[in-house]
Amino acid sequence: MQILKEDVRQSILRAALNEFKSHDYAGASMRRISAAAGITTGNIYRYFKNKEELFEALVGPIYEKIIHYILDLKKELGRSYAGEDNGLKYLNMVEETIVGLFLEYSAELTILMNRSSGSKYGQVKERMVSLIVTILEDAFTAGPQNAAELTVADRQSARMLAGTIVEGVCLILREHEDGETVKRLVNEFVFLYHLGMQYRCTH
Amino acid sequence: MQILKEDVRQSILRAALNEFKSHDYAGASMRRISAAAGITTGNIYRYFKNKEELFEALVGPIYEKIIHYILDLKKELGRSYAGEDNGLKYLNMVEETIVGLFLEYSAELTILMNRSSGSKYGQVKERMVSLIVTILEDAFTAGPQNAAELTVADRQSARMLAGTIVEGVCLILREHEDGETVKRLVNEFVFLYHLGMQYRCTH
Amino acid sequence: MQILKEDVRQSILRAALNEFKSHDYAGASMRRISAAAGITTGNIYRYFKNKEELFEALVGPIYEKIIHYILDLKKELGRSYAGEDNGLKYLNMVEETIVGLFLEYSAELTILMNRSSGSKYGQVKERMVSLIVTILEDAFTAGPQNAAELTVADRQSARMLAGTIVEGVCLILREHEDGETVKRLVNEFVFLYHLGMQYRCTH
Amino acid sequence: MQILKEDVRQSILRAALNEFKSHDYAGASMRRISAAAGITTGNIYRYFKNKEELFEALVGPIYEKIIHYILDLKKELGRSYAGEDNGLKYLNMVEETIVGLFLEYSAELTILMNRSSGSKYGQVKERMVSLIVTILEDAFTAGPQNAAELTVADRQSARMLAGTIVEGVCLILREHEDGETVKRLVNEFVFLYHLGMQYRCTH
DNA sequence: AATGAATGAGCGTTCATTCAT
DNA sequence: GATGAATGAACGCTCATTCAT
Repeated sequence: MQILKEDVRQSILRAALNEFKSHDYAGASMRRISAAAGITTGNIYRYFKNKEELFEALVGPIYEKIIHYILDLKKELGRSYAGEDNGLKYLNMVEETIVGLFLEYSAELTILMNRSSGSKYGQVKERMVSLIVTILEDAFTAGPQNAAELTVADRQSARMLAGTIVEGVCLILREHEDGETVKRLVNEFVFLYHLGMQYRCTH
Repeated sequence: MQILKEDVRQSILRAALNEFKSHDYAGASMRRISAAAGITTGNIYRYFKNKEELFEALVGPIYEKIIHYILDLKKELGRSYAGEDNGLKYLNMVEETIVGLFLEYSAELTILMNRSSGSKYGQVKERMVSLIVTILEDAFTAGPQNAAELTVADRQSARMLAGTIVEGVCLILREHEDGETVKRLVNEFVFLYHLGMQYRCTH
Repeated sequence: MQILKEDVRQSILRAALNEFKSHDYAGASMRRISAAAGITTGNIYRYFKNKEELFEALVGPIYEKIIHYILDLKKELGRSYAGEDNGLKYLNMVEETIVGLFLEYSAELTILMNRSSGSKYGQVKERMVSLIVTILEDAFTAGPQNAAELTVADRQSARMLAGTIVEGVCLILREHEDGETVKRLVNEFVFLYHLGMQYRCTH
Repeated sequence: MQILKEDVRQSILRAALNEFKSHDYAGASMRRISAAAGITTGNIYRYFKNKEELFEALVGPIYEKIIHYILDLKKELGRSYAGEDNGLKYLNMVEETIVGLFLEYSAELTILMNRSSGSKYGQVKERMVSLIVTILEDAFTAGPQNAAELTVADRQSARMLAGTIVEGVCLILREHEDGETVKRLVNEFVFLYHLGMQYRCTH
C-alpha cells in the first residue's frame, strides 16, 4: 500500500489547501494537514522543510504568476498609450490571464490574499495594491509619461481604487467556489470600476 | 515611578490595537501586548479580565454603534422609498454618523472587521454585509415591497457590492487619518457605487 | 533509546499516583508528574487528554468497582435481615470483594477518598459514607423496615461510624502492602466496630 | 476609621480561619483572606510575613497544646500503671484538656488535621498517630516497662487503632461545628475504642 | 500603617518540529 | 521512506509577594 512520493506530495498540498482555506497561516495545524493527507506528522517534513515552505509551495507560484501578469498588463497598457497597440489586446489579456488565473487557482489566491498574515506573504495585498496603483495612475494620465503631474488627491484616489479592487476580488474569492460565478462577479466588478474610471477621465 | 491607572489602561489598549492590527484574535499574544504596553504579563489582567474582554473593550462599543447606525440608515431609506422623506436627510446621516464613526475609530473597525475570527465578533463582517445587502436589495427594486423578485444572480451581486463597500471603506480608513481626505475618498467611493447602481438599474 | 508506549503510560500513572498521594487534585502539578515520569511536559498529553482524564484513569475504575461492591453488599444484607440467607455469605463477600479491592488498589483508593476535591470525584467520600450509613442504619434497627424511627443522634452516630470505617480502612491500606497483614487488620477493625455495634444495640 | 493593630491582626486570623476551613493550605488565597478581613492585599504582609507564617499563627499554638496534652496524658498513664495514681485522674484529664481543646479550637484543629498538606504541618497526623501509638502500646502491656515484648502484629494493631482514632476525630471535626455534638460523638467514639481495648486486653 | 499596582514564577495546555526506530 | 513518540517553547492565565506612594 506504498504511495509514491509525488502522490504523497500532492495529497499534502491538497490537505494544506483545505486547511489554509479555513485558518490563518498561524492558526493552521500541521497535524491536521498530515492527518487529512493520510500521512504521519513527521513524514510531512520529508516533503516540506517546515510550515513556511509548505505555505510557499502552495501560494508562491500563484504569487509569482499574478505579479508577472499584472506587470505584463502594465506593459501592454504602456504600448496601448503609445498607440502601438489597441485596447482590445489589453482586454483579451485580462480575460485570458488574470481571470483565467482566478478561475484555476481561486483557492490558492484566496489563501494568498486572506490567510497569509504571519507568513512571508503577509504584505502581499499591499504589494499588489501598489502595482495596481501604478497602472491606475497611468490610466488617469493616459500614459506613464505624464504620471508626474498627478495631484496628491489623484494619487490617493488611485490607491483607494486599487485597494478596493484587490479587496473586492478577495471577497468574491472568499465567498464563491464556483468558477462561473466568480467569473461573472469579477466581470461585474471590473465593469463597475471601468465605468467609474471612464467617468472620472471624462469629467 | 508609579504610572497612573488610566495611563496604563490606555497603553494596554494602544498596544492591543497594534497587536490586533497584525494578528487574528487567536494569534494575538497577551505577552506581546503587555510587553508593548511596558507592563508585565500578570498586570494586564488587573485591567482586563481576559483576552476576550480586552478585545471586547476595543471593538465592542464600536460594534454597537455601527450596527445601530446602519439600522437607522435603513429605516430612513424606507421612509425615503415611501416618499415620506427626501434623500437629503439620508445623505446627511451618512455624513454625520457613519463617516464620523469611521473617522474616529478606523483602527478598531479594521480589527472588528478583519481580525475577529475566533472571538464572539467572528461573524461581524457577515452581519454587517447582510445588513447592507438588504439595503441594496431594496435599492435594486426601488423599495422593500419588490425585493422578492430578485434573481439569485442579483442577490450575489448585492452581496458582492455590500462586501466591497464595507471592505473599501475599511481600506480607506486604514490608510488615511486626515478627516478631509477620508471624507473625499468615501464620497468618491460612494459615488462610484452609486454610478454602478444607476447603470445597473437602468440596463 | 525509545521507550515503549505502554511503559511510558505506566510510568506516568505511577508518577501521578505519587503526586496525588501528596497533593490535592488542584494542587498536583502536571509538570512534576511528567518530570517524575521521566518525560517532558508536552508528552504527557499524548497519553492523557488532560489532568482530569489522568486523574480519572487513576481512580475512575476503582470508584466504579467499589460503589458496585457496596451496593451488592447492601443487597445481600437485605436478604440476611429477611432471613433468606445467613450472615456467612455476607462475610465472604466482604472478604472476597471489598478487602480484595482494597488490597489491590489501596493507593488509588486513598487518592479517591482524600485528594479528589476539585475534580468530578470531589464528593466521593460523602457518597461512600452515605451508602455505608444506610447499611448501618439498617443494622441499628435490625432491618430497613424500622429505619424511620432513628433519632438525630443515632443518625449522627451512624454517619460517624461510617466515616471512620471508611477512613480506618483507607489508613490501613495506606500503611501496609502485605496482603495478610491488611486482612488481619481489617478483620480486627471490623471486629471492633462489630463489638461497638452489638453493645450499642443491646444498651 | 483607623483600626488598631491588634484588631486588624484578629480579623486577618478570623478570615484565614474561614478560608482554610474550605481550602487546602495550597488552595487558600491570600487575596480572599485580606478581602474578607477588610484590608488590602499588601497590608496582610505587615502582620504576617507570608502564607506559611499566617497558617502557623493559626494552627501552631493548637498544635503545641495538643502535643503537649497528649504527652501529659502519657505521663499520667505511666503513673497510673505504676500504681501511683488511679485511672480517674486520667479520665478527668481527657475530659478537661483534650475534649476541652477540641471544643474550643475545633476549627483550628480541623484545619491542622485536614488542610495542612503542603505546609510544614503536612506530617502532623503522622506525628500524632506515632504519639498515640506509644500510649496504646503501653496500654497493651499494662505499662511502658513491658513494651519491648510486643509482637509485630501488636504494633501494627496499635498503629491502626491510633490512626483510626485520629482520623475519626478529624472526621467528626470536619462535619460538626456544634460543640456539644462534637463532644458526644468524640465520647461515643472513645468509648468504642475503649471497649475494643478492654476486649483485646482480656482475651 | 496602609494602599493597590506591579512583578514574575508557575500553572495546564498546545503545537511545530525533531529523531530513534 | 515512513513512523509516531518526544521535545521544548509558547500560549492564556493565576497568585503569593513586593514596593513606590
